[in-house]
Amino acid sequence: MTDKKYVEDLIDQDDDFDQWYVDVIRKAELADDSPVRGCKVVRPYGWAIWENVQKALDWRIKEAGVENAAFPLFIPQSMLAQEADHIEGFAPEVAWVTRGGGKDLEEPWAVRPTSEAIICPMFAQWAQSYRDLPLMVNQWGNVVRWEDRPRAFLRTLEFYWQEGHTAHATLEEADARARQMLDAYRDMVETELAIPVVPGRKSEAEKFAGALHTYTIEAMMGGKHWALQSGTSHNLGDHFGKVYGIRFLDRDGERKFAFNTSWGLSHRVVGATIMVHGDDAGLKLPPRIAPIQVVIVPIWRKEGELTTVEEAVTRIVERLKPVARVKVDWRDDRTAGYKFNEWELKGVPVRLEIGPRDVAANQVVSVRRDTREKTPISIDELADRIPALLDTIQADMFEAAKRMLSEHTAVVDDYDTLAQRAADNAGWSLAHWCGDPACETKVKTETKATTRCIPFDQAEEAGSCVVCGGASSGRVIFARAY
RNA sequence: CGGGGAGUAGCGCAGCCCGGUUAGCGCGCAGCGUUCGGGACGCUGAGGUCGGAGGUUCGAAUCCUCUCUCCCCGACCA
Repeated sequence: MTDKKYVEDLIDQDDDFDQWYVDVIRKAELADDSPVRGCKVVRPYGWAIWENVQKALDWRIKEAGVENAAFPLFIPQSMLAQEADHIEGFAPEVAWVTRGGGKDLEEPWAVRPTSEAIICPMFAQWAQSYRDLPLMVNQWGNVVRWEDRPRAFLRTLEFYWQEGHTAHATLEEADARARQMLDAYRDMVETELAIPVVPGRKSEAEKFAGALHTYTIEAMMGGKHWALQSGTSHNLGDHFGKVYGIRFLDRDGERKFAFNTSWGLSHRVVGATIMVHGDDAGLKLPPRIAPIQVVIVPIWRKEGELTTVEEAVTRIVERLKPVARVKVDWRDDRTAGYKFNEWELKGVPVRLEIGPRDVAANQVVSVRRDTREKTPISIDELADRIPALLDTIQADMFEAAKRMLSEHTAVVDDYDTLAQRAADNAGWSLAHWCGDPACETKVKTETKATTRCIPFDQAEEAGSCVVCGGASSGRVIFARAY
């Protein structure tokens, strides 16, 4: 290694974490700027990560009894406008189509910012009796929200997500469903992305426009230790049932309005994965969602060596293909060292180096991306050792992320400390809050930290609000957020 | 939408203040040769509407006006 600067080099995370994020996305070929302001192109390598997330979440959604479906991209203005809080909350972010077929539309169509307004009217048609409930559908798609400050994956005008929608006979059932789906998100994000999250409830100020309650999983990013809302699930009460006329005849003979939920998780979790695990060398992908889990770098000098190595690599690939996503880097116009750096930048969890010396010893040298630990592995044992190694890396990455979360979360009992922690990017603060939106606003205005959630998992504890000193029965997370 | 920074070859930049002939450099890219276990080297070569539009001028990457995009901060955002 020289101290020469190459274009592939990244700025160090500690020097400028936001710039590191921008650089690593471009250099690892996850996404690129597009000619459309605020919209990014997701490149194949980035999309492959999202596809793995989709697979991992899709089966969990189906397991929960929800079926996939597809609803229109457009929503007529009058339909969108029916739920007052909902439209008020989304109004500034909605993109409108006013022309089509060569003429002005009689009524503008919104490009969906979310699909309650098109799905609920369909639910109204499908629900007649309590026997028709619950109605549970999910759609994978894109939505548009006119954001003014785009960041790749985290906030773009158009983004990719899934949105699930359900209708229930009782509020209790709806609430349980909202909580159940949030837990599916928690499980997916923790298990597949190796990102620990804190599940909880949003404050009134932070909840979804039109929701009774919003539940969220909050994850801590690396670098500045800001929070990222990584999935939300809403108990919509009967607000949408009432305005969209989702009525059913209950078993007691009464005609009632249905209770709804909606829940979404977007490709911003790809951004979370980048920020939680990445380091100065680039991405560090959790094996379970890494598009390439094992990259094999053959090493040879002369023709004869190439033949020998080739033969061994063929055997290795045969053994690994059934148990891992493998790629062999046969490029002969790159040195081995170059390839090492490039695949580390791209975050491939395991690299196998194999040269003539290894072939002679019937082994490969395996190198972990997360620790750079090098271990020789007998070719005969690869089919057993590699899956085990991937599991170990996945587990270790999760543990490392949990450590970061706990090391940068502090119980805080006074306002000055809270403000100082926010100013220092020290991490999350668990503090008492009386529940008054005015206190929440004061913190936000003065420190830029917002309430991220009221964690489900906490002991009852009497205390006094860090802002006004008023009575509080539990703590909330205050943190700066992306 | 407000404040700041930046757009010159695929990437990173110099040139601009003080206009002047063929617009440079490093990396990358193509060909050939030597190399190859942590970002190799030599030779030859290709590659540019200087973000875009308009203006000033004999002459504009350079000066003026407008505009687009990206990055950061703020406001706003479930």
